[in-house]
Amino acid sequence: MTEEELMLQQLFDEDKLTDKQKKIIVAAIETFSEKGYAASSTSEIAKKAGVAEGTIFRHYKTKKELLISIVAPLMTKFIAPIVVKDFNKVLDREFETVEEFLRATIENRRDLLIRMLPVVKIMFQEIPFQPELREQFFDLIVKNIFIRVEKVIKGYQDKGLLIDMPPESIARLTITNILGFLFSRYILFPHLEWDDELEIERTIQFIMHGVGKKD
Amino acid sequence: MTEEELMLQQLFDEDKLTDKQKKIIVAAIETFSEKGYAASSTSEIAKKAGVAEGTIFRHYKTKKELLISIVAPLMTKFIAPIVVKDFNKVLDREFETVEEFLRATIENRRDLLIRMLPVVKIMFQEIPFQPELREQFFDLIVKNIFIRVEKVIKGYQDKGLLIDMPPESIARLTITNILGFLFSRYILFPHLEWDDELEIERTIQFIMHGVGKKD
DNA sequence: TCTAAAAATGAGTGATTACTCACTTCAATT
DNA sequence: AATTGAAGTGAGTAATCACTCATTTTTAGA
Repeated sequence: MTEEELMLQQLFDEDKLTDKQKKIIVAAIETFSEKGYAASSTSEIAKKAGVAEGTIFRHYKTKKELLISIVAPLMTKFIAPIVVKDFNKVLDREFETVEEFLRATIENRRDLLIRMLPVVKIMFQEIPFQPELREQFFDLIVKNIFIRVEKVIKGYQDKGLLIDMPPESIARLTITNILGFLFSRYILFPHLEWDDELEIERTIQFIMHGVGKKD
Repeated sequence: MTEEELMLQQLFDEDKLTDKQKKIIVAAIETFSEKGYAASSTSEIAKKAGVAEGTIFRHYKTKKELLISIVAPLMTKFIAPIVVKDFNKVLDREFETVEEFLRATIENRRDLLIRMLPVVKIMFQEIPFQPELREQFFDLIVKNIFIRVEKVIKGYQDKGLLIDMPPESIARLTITNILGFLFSRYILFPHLEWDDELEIERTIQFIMHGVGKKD
């Protein structure tokens, strides 16, 4: 929770927020993540934040605006760095093998994903019900990721390291496997004992077998 | 919707339910699926079912009992057939290749999955918040599926058709890919244009490359 | 056709909901 | 020290919530 707060401070200190405003955001994330958006009451969030309920509505016209104001900037500020930074880094570094590229991508951002899990959970919970979020998610993340991932894939295809399947399918299948692992691991069955390193390694191997070219 | 009702009648006709009880269940599924459990009101469900609100509470003590009574039997009666029937069928028929097995499994049950989508959506929405459902889901489905899938996998491994990765990992990765496709296709981005047959074929190919042994 | 149990009703319950607003406190500038 | 605008407050509001219960309607066996 302490690391997450640091993360949140970094995320929100551009606009100068008061202590109470930050507490509201932290409390809202915690509550939305635990109970879901609809089952969370503004009075509970206010209580948890140590703030009067009216204070919430001074800064956010509605409860939904509170939700959006949490999720939307995190989509641009948290997900975008994953896409842009890492993939630019990758494009700069030019890994020699796809395995290295996958391992770097997954491991590099796994801890961050774990720390941001409450927010990610909110995102996936609410996207099916909030059209605004769905559109934002699609425009900001899906399109961007796919465009960039496809470029990377084409690069490796040109080097003869990946099979000739259309890049968008390779992208979909690769992302499916990475997210599928994280989803099972941290959202569906977090109570099971997992050997993370081993499962990541197997996921990479599986992807590589699936789309890599044999020597 | 008509086919779904037939399906529901089959599912629930063991207990003799009145017309109104069936209408309540259908309306509850529709509402829960559209808005989520917490955002659905019993008055709305009653209205949609053409029934007095009191009638709901004659048959279900609480709103949560209504949810459980919908999801729980469907976990045993809908998911179990997929596992038991198809996999027994598979064990009886003994497909010669894993591809045929995968294709049969996916295509055979895809239409059913699509028709049951509202319920599946409810399941995945509420499992993170309802411990009862999560435990049931795990005991009834995950354990069962994995035990049976692992048997099938071992069979194919003995025949030299699958690589030597531990069966539970092959099971996890295979299921991840199938569910990952269905999740992207029908829950996250149903509004996109999809070439279903093509994507299924690619998913199968991907799985096969990932875990199949080369001739 | 009569009767008794089951099914269905809908007005009514207190609790909780998101949200408002008149008011107070705080912080910064002059 | 006075002023001012923003931040914060919390009692209050109408609406809605899940749920109850006395009553009526329907169903089914004798």
